[in-house]
Amino acid sequence: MKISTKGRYALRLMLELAMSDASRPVRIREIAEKQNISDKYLEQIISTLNKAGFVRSVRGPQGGYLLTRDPKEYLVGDILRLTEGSMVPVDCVDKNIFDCPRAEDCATNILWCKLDAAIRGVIDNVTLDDLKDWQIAKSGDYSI
Amino acid sequence: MKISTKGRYALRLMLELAMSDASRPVRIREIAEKQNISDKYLEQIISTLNKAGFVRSVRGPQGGYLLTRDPKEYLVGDILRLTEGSMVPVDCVDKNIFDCPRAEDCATNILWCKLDAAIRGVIDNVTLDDLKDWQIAKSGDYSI
DNA sequence: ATATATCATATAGAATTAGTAGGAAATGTA
DNA sequence: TACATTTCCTACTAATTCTATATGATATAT
Repeated sequence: MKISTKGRYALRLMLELAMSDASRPVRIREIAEKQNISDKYLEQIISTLNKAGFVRSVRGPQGGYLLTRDPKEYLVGDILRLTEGSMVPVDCVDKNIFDCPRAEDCATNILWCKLDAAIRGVIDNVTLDDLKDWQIAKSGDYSI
Repeated sequence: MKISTKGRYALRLMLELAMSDASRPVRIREIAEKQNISDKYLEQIISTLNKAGFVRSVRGPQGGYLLTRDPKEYLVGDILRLTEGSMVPVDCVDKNIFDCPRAEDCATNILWCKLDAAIRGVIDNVTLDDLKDWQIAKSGDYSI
């Protein structure tokens, strides 16, 4: 049960955007170098974020990507669900209960629902702005 | 981020054992039929549980498998960690912080630690006996 | 015009998942 | 002892997912 590189890179990508000057587009290659990630791979990932309206792109020289909302308005859970596809630990949690022939009579289903709730309790209560705060605290903001 | 069949089947397998008469070994084929799982695949899964001492086997006719402890003494988390390999959402949570060159300066690491704690909060606070209780409640124990 | 970006799509190697398959070894019972 | 039953062990495999790489088209600021 692992988060794939798509979700992890997407968060680091969005965090980079949140940390940069919001008035100037950031090039994907710049982020890729900073984060030591393949830029072509990052392109694919940000394409998903772009199509979903999480970022907007500016083409051509001095182009790049920009957040479309305030960092406070992004739930980490939304970014992860978009890039990972889903964040439920077991499909039967998501699906209609009638999809699983055992659902009505399956005790493990209760466990999976509890686990799902716990996961959502974290990822849907942390925003991109929280990540930004943590990042600032970690890098050490000694500027006063 | 999904739990694989190994972990899911292992729980259903252990639950079957917990639900049966503890004095009589249960054949793997019986469980496989009841749960509609390939018996050859279940064999592999229970082999892991056997080697770890979670169950004990009796060979030959009237043989099968038995729990080695009281259902209260099994954490769901232990069964999942054994069969899934690990239950941390991202490797850097598990590893020594020095293994990840970015760990010291990585805000997402804080998120993964929170997520890990939330997951453990569920799976390490539910026992096989809890699953059994839920199962009894679901199947409807009208015996009084 | 040209250089610089994003945008779109195709390809591919590696790893993981979810089993199958075949038989060896142990053991209770007739 | 012979036999049927059950676990035990190991190898193999098809399908899918993961993690990219590669190539070129398209838009745009200068």
